[in-house]
Amino acid sequence: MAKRLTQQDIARMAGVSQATVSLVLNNRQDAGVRIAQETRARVLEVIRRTGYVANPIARRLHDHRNRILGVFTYEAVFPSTRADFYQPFLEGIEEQAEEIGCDLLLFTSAKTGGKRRIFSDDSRIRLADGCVLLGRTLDRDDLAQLLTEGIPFVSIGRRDDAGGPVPHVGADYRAAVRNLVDRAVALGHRKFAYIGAGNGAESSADRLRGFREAVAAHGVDGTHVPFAGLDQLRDAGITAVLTEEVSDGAALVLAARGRGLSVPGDLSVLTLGAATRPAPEEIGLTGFTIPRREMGRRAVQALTEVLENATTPQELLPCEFVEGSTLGGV
Amino acid sequence: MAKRLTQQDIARMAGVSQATVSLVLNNRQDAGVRIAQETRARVLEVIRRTGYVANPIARRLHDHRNRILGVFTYEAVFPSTRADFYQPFLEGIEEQAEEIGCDLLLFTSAKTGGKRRIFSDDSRIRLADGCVLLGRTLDRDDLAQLLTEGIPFVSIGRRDDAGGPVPHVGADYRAAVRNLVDRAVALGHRKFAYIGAGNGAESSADRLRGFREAVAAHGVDGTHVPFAGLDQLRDAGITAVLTEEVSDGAALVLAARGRGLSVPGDLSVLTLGAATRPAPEEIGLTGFTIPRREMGRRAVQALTEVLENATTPQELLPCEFVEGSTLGGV
DNA sequence: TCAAGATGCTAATTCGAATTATTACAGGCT
DNA sequence: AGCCTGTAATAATTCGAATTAGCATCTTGA
Repeated sequence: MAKRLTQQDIARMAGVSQATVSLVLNNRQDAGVRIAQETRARVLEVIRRTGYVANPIARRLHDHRNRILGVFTYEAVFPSTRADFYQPFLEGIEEQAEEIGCDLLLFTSAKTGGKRRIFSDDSRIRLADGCVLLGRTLDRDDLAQLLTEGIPFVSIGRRDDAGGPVPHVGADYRAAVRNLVDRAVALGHRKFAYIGAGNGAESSADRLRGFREAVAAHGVDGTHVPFAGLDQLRDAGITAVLTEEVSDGAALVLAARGRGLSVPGDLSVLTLGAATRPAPEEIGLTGFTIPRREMGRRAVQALTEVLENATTPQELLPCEFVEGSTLGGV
Repeated sequence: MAKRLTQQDIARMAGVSQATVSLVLNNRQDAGVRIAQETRARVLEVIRRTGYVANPIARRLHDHRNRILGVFTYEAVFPSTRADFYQPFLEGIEEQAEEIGCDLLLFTSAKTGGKRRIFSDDSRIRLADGCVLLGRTLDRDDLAQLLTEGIPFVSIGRRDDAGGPVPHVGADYRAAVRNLVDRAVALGHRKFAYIGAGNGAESSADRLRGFREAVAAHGVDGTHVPFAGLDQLRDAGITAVLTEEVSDGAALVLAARGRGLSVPGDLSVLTLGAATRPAPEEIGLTGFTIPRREMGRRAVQALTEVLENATTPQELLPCEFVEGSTLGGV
């Protein structure tokens, strides 16, 4: 393998010192730094000819900034089983990274005992200027360590504090769920059920919280169950069901129609956008969409702010209501 | 943000030298390196107490490997319109990269006038230890420059020489197409047509070449046309059609059946696996599959060989025959 | 008792780039 | 000549860890 070129090599070729090459490369014009036009041109010509680029490792050892943004996921991002979930986020991330002229470093390597970890014995997280974290849940210890070590990062998805506020760009599930309940109440619904975990990941907790707030505000009846069969719901007199999982909502609609019930005539089904499993499209569930692509874009922008101003941005993007055909009047 | 501890700090605390800390940390026992048990324990205790971990950047500077593999595509990889094409390759790439402990650098920044280029005024291609190139076609000048500059890379897809042999991992389209013709001849077919560009990208040329070799070897009739209507084919007495594009094959089957013809009774349709446009799945075309995922894996392995032994690997992986239901006897 | 050998540790150097302090030199002025 | 002022470039240092050569000190054995 041809040895990688160094500034020393470039310097030799251009007949100058390594320091001069560095100064030309970084286009330094500050007071106290002067390079003759002719010399500058000569060095640039050698750089152009050789295609030299500074070794990011060495560069980063000395100061900061590689124009490399890291993307960390606990799982492989490409496998098609995960494609539906990661894809839109990554689209946004790539788009924005392209815009600000940064390359993306996908951390695929930091494994300990078969599982990906942010911090392993030889974590490369610091190779990047900063890092976007992607995944439904993030290890709290990892988050805490990121904070204490002062590694610039932004989480996609809201995160609770982990020994300090966690910079994030999330979706405003609370408002989105409240909006669904508001609409249903306006249509005459008075007895609601929320089906889903409602805990664990912040995204689940936020949805449930939005649900509870909304039913409380309207003074209507709302229960939460992890799972529920059709009979159970009917027996309880429930007229509107909200399911965390898209596929659960779809299954419910199919089950109801299979029994000769009308949706939304006899039962309204609303879904809360967490499509971790593929679901049939043709049902046209009423609910909301998660602005995944936009979240990816904003996360990169937020990371830029972190890097430039050492801030701790926290932002929730609005979800868009999806009309669908499974919400009706009572 | 608390300043990060260095080995120097640890050394001071333990009352030893920085070198000793490094030796203890790396558990060096080689000949010529001896650390007393007592000293070793003292250093380890300080390390444990402080939670010190070596700065990976500094560590990397020392050996000449960044453990970063580049992935270059002329287009964004994530957008869903391209997902079908890139996805399987990337799966394989990610998988193998994970295996050998390398991170992936996606070049999203190298744009000149809106288009991605490998070499721009400020090419970052050398950020990676080596690079995998992905795309149906690659700019020949870019390839030539990669070769002359001695940048370690592997192309996914066979490539003609570009001022020298181009390292690549491709699919053996020639053999795959020959195999299809062989099977058709065995079933009694004597008049063939090849529909598709048959030039431009190597992948197209290879298919056509395989076709020509096969018909020549069997002494049967084979014509090549970029496009052809059903009538044209029937008039010429053709009984077996090979289409480069999957969607062309599907269209042909539908057209034939629309006219009351039987496929494969009256006409056999074979497709050559280049699915650049989405095609209906339900037809069950006979043809072959391209081992995309495996190509991705092998490309990374090949790149490893390039990096370690400065070789120029060239490899064609076999395509797998797909039985389908559109090939029959005459 | 003293050379030979083992033991335990450290000084110094390296990696590649960025930065600061400093030198070298030309030209203008007294 | 002697002195100052710009200008242009370089030597030297820094970042943090890894490595190697080598310096003390302590044992042995004859």
